[in-house]
Amino acid sequence: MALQLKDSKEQIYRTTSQKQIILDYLKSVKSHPSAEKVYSVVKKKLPRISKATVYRNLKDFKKRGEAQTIISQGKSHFDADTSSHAHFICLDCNKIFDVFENACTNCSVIKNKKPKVGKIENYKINFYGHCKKCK
Amino acid sequence: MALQLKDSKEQIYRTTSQKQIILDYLKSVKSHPSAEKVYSVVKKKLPRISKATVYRNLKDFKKRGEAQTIISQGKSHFDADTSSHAHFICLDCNKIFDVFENACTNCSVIKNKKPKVGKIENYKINFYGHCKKCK
DNA sequence: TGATTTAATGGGAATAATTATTAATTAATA
DNA sequence: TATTAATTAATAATTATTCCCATTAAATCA
Repeated sequence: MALQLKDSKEQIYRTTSQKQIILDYLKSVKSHPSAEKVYSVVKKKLPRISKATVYRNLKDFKKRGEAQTIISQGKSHFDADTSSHAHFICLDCNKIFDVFENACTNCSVIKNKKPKVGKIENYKINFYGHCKKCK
Repeated sequence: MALQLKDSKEQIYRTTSQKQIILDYLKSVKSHPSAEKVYSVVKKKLPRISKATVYRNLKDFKKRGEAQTIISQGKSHFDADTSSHAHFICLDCNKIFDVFENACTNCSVIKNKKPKVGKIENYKINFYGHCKKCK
């Protein structure tokens, strides 16, 4: 007998050590690492892991709502903290910081989620400036 | 006699037809075109223009504050309207719309420009959702 | 537990956006 | 108009990311 219906559209989600180690690492840091950085760190625990596996899983985590991305320096950076918060990107050192202070949650557009052009599902706020260390 | 001091750090900014036609096009639309789109349109007026020239100038416009970018679909999209406004990106058709309605300008973080992590120079707000046409 | 099914991986090639290089061109100005 | 350096065209190089596919290994059940 089939393990699952042949005509089922949804795939079974399998847990693998690769997935778990990638996600564990992401959850353990607040540095917003790039895919390349995740790869180099995870490679220490799983020396045979493929770069494609890292990219594929990071993308999947995002789709599943287990991570979000911040684009900086021409590449994606990942954040496993999906709670509502903004990001601050330093124009000098390029580090990415979390901003939990009232990130516009009281603004009418965000509250209503319906600007003239459509209906908001989610949003991103990025601040650019000089971090404490750099200035 | 030298046209400018040899030890001067700053370059002279020269007006070229390429620059003007690219910027004129950008200012004439509110569609937030990608570099590739700008290239294909400008190419009609300047058939011999190089893709590198388009990319170089778009980048320069941004640096000089004559344009801003919105990253979507893995590439940069350009907007010559540098007034304070947010963007709405449709998750279905991927079109980018301007949102001029109260884009969080009253939020304390943005007003004070000083979250805990540093000093804000500028910021970007992107909304993601479904536009009028798509839903 | 072993067999079966198929999702996930590894490794490398492919793709796409952007940047670098450099010889030739041209805008600004004396 | 001649000079000088900024800009361009053309193309090669780079970089981040995705695709491809043979192999591996979760999940399930007999």
